[in-house]
Amino acid sequence: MADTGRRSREDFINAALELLAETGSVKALTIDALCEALQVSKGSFYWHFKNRQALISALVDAWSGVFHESIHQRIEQASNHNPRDTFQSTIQFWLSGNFMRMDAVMRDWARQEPAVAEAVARADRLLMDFLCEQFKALGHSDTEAHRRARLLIAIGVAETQIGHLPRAGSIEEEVLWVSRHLIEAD
Amino acid sequence: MADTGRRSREDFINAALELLAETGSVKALTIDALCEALQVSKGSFYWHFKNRQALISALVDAWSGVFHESIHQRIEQASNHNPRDTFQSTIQFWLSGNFMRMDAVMRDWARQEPAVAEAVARADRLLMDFLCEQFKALGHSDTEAHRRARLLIAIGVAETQIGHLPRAGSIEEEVLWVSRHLIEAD
DNA sequence: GTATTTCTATACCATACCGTATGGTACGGT
DNA sequence: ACCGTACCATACGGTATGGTATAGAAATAC
Repeated sequence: MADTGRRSREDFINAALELLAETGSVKALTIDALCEALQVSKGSFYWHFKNRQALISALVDAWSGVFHESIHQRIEQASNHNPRDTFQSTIQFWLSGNFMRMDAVMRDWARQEPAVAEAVARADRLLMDFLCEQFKALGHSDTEAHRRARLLIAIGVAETQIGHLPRAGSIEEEVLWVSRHLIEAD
Repeated sequence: MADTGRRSREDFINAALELLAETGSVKALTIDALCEALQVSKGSFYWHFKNRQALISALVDAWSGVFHESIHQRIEQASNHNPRDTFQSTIQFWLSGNFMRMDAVMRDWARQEPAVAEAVARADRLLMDFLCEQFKALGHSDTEAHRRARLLIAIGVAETQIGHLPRAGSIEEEVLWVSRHLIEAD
């Protein structure tokens, strides 16, 4: 950095992701705003990307990649540890992760852009399958595991929407409360 | 109808709400699109509303009014019946209501318009308090009631976001499953 | 050192949107 | 018959955005 003043395609992608996370709104992700953030003009953007849709695809791929990688890493890790531990850490990850902000943005976006909807659906499916396996490893039946996995995802997803609602105690206590109820077999 | 072709302020509000529910996107709610739907020109709109913000306020008030009224009606009803029944029906209402679609739109919107955010927060608080009371009436402690109320809201809110994820069994079965776990004291 | 490729700036165009100005219409009162 | 009020249509201005064209700078190959 601090040199040529030239930008790579990745620079645009990272800046765009950052912009999304900051503003929390897809609407704010305009070409002009992006170029402004990078201190370049539109000519630069249109050199690296065919059009706005191309940027969108790249962003979705990037987010999708990080998400999938994170889950796979967790799957890897799960095979070497006691289910209860990985589970606890997964809940922690899911309920207080940094993904959450981007998650909300992506879901918003998914309602307008089919490509985004597809990616979000795939990510959800992956996480769902993983959680399902975890619950089964804890001794739950198929349907019970399925329902608890879905419930856990719901809790995480909703947190971005109702974060303003007051909580009884700290978030750590709540995580404990949730995991206690979810892990225990009925 | 079938007469003068004149529209009232309410006509605009209703059409706008319908448009929101249909498209599921605030972005699609443009003055032009609204007038198109009503088969009138912008002159008509700007006769009834000072500007776009005025329409937004009216829409939020309308939605807010329906929501609050619905909750208060439910509170009324709750005092005359056994807690378990009102609770069951409330879960039903909350998890499979028609509010849900508009709920998602409003929450999207809330992220851009402070006025909407305010209204959504108020609505959430009202529902939260109501559910809290219900849980307490079922014999739960304060913190337990609080947490369960928050959890129930989370489930409802998330449903609009992860509706595509497959369910184990029918939604009725899932509602039963949820209410059984939530109602029972530990 | 020159040619080619890679990147950027500048100047545009098209479209979509909010908002205004202004002229017009339906209709009841007088 | 006239006027005033309530309502609507049309045309336009202003702005923000996506997108294009083109000249030129900067790196890189030869």
